[in-house]
Amino acid sequence: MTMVRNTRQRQAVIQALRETQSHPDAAWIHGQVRSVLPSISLGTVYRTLDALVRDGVVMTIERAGQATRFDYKHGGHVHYHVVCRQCGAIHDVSAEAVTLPSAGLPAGFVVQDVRLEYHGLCADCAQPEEQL
Amino acid sequence: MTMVRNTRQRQAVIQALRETQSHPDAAWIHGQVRSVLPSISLGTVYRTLDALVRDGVVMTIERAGQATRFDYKHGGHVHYHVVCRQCGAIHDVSAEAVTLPSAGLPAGFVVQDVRLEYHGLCADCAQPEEQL
DNA sequence: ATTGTTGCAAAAATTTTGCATTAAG
DNA sequence: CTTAATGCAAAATTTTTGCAACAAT
Repeated sequence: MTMVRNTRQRQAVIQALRETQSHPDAAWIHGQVRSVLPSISLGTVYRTLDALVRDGVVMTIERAGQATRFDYKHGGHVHYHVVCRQCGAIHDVSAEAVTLPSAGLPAGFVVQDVRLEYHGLCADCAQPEEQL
Repeated sequence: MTMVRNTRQRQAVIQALRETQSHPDAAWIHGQVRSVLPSISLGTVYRTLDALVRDGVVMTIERAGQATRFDYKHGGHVHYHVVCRQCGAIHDVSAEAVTLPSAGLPAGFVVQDVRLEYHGLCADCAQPEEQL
């Protein structure tokens, strides 16, 4: 019987995620946690984050060539993401009004996570090219 | 005035994408295109795919640590993706019934691409652990 | 002619992994 | 005690880039 151990590393990673409003990447989390556990390794941060994602308490925003961003599901609140392709800024969008189709999925597929992402340019990055 | 040149490399990459029903990665596309243009480099495939994504004619499914998968928008048909976390299989889901919220986005954000992804386990990978 | 593209190869970056050691339960 | 989890460092992968040569317009 496999049991998850409540290590200090795990606690610290979870706390770091809980404390931030941003959507940090593994390196940022590592930096934060280091102030509490100076010897924690980046590998452990990655392994812990993987576990949290599998447990469904953390969401990810994944972009090729960019570090994965992690997002703690505060209170299990369902929400989606707005991602700026230029600067990488990520904003949350509450999911109140969204009704996603549950039909049309392949037979037998077990949904573990639904992601709705709007990719584009944030207000700052979209501003018309000032006269160059 | 920047103009896109219709190179043979670009044509070949587009054709490879059009011909497949799968959601190939850059390496697969490179392999395909090589049968027509033996000397095309993987770098060029990546650059071409980037351009096609920017042009909005190709969608991507991006996963950390996994090669990005590319999907040609045949006839501009809007659809979403079902992704198996285990085996990486990707299925399309038509978007007919979906009504996505256009409100709630940050002011001034310019949406270029909307992604709806269902992540989980496909029927094969989800089958209950046979008695081990 | 111009200059956007290519091929090559090296580099950058992110994420994963093997293994001996540590520590949670 | 047991064995899941850690730290370290190396490895594996994917993606990006600099630059001289090439080719589309």
